[in-house]
Amino acid sequence: MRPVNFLDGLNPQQQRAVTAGLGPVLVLAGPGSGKTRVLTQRVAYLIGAMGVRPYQILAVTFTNKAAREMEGRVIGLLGESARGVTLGTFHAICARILRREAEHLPLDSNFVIFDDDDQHSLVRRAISELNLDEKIYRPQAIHGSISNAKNELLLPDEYPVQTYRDEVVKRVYVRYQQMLLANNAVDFDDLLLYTAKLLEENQVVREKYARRYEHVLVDEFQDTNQAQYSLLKHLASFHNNIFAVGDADQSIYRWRGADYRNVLRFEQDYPATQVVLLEQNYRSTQRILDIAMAVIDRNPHRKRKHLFTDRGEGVKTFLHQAYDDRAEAAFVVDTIATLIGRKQAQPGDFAAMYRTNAQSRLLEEAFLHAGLPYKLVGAQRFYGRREVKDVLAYLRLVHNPNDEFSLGRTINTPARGIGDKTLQVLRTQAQKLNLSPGGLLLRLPREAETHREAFTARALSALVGFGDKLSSWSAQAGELSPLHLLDRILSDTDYHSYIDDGTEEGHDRWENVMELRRLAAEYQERSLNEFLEDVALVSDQDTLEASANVPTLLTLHAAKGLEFPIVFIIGLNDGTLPHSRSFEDPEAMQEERRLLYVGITRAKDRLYLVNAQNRSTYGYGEPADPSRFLDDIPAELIEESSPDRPAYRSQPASSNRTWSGSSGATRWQSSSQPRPQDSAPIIKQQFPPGSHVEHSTWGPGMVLNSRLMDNDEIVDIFFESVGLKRVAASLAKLKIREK
DNA sequence: GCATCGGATTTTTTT
DNA sequence: AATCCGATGC
Repeated sequence: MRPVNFLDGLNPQQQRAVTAGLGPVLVLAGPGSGKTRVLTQRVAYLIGAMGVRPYQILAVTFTNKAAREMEGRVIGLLGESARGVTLGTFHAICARILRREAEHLPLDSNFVIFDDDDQHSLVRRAISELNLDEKIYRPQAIHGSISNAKNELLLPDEYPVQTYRDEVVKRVYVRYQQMLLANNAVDFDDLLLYTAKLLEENQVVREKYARRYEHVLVDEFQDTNQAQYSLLKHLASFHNNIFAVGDADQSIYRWRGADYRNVLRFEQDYPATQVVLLEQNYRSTQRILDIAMAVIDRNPHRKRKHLFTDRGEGVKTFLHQAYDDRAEAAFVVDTIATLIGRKQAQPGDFAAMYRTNAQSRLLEEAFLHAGLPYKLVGAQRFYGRREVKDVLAYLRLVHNPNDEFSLGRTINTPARGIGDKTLQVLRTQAQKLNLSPGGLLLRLPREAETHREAFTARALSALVGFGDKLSSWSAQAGELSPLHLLDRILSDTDYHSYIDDGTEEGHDRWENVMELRRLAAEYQERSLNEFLEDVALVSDQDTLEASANVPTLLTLHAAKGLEFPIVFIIGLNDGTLPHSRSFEDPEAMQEERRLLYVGITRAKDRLYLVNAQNRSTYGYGEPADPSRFLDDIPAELIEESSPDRPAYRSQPASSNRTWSGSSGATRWQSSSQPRPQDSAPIIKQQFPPGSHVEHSTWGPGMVLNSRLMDNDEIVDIFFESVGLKRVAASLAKLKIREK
């Protein structure tokens, strides 16, 4: 092992953290304080200076990408001999443990991890099986309750019942869990739940891992939930060397059970904890830090931190109020183009952040309109696309024929004459024979005669046809690489002609399939199992390649842990940020504030805070208030950019423009064309508040409110028949009813 | 069994 | 605006 100075370039606090002795260590790390660096150096220090074997180190990161980076850096410092650290997200690490320990579980080691959609449809099926009304018991909400229970390590029979709803949730939970097991499947929460329970209840297994992992390190500790916290405790229970890094102010996953109070609990549970505070910031200018502190200091019950930097004052933060959300997006794109045009920045320097995924659409349109490239993190994620899910479902089905959901997804995609009815019969038949539907399907080709009675001739031949294909794939799955299996499936199903229907969308879809194919190609040497697992556990950030020099669009949540020279935070309106769903709940409001804090502290040099005077929620635009958080920012830190007079409308795309040679970018800076509503309205109000109207389907009603917008009249009417409705006068056939 | 249409409903954040 | 669901017709 080559000699390395593990403390190179570290400040005293960082050094203390890296070289902390045995026992529990808690590093409270402000944003940009070099915590990733500390974590990496700590691992290197343990191996290189303390002689710990890599195999005996466990490091939990928030994303797979962070894990890969850490491994790369440690190996960069110490060379190949440093390989072998157990590195990954909680979910990935748990999946590995569970596969190894499957004998102690009600699962086969080749269990599948159900994604969001699978989980959702499973819950829906459980609800419908229990004859409950989906309208009243929303699958999403029920699933949320189940998920919370799992994060608190509550099994179905331990689910506390206080209300009738709890009773319902419990019944669904029981059924849901049965169904998962029947499919040899787990959901995301199960990975944590099963592992935590296993370590808790099985002393032999617990000691095996606890002895092995001499050192346990965790990043983003403030975002651990109960299950994760308990996991850590068990894993560190033998050596007690637990090294946790976190920042309570950056806790933004409360809604999925994360509890920043785990930071406080840590000090209680481990009284001997050495605490290290990292306050010096190496990322942002002082003015940006001052804004961040002004925002976060309003949260009660927190340890005040004083963030400082030697990067200098920097420029003031820009506050821009756009006319509406379209103009907001246009402002972002225009500003980016201008700065690039002036050679003050490169395209890859920019990020635009927002509260909800839906907000990305207008931004995308603005970029598209300008003909400029961008990259989007998350949203309709790659793995969420229909075509990608189809192909993965085929692979999953081959891997695990008991997976009913993959069967359901693939059996008639592309259409091969197997509808709901036939599938239903297949299910009942399978149940009679004590088989899974997939299991029966595999036998069907050989045993067709036996099942003549159950199916119609047409259905049977369709099923036999598919069963044939499936068993031939299964037979070859062992020999073929994931890539070749995928190719076989694509050609056997003629998937290309099914998905690529000649439209542009079809073409894009096929491109996505090809992208998946490229990913599979990286698994030549590895098993189908590994491919499927990695795919199931990728996070949004994992898919973010650093290479492309283009602006990044992402949610504030996805921005955690990242940094950009120039950051736009858009949608700074009450109702959006803070989100209206949080208004009622003070804890949730504090989290909204932390979310903004995370966003602000991503910026290195320049920060733009943007909001809109009007914002469209469902269909129509509505006036919106500026975010209350803006009130907390001292005026001297802000430079208000000119109010949004020109109606930003990016020029039509000048075809295939890219960021390279961006000198021309300023050309398409907004040429202002006043919007209709800037000049005199073209239409007149016809239905003033108080007027009585008649609607063709809803009958009589009274106008409560009416305003002119986008060349239309938007009217809120209270109907005797259906109550309050909002209609556009141009669409609804409204008549004034004389009194 | 499947495609199409219209209406209702939707939006918080994610491994 | 976009998706999802159920009803309808072929």
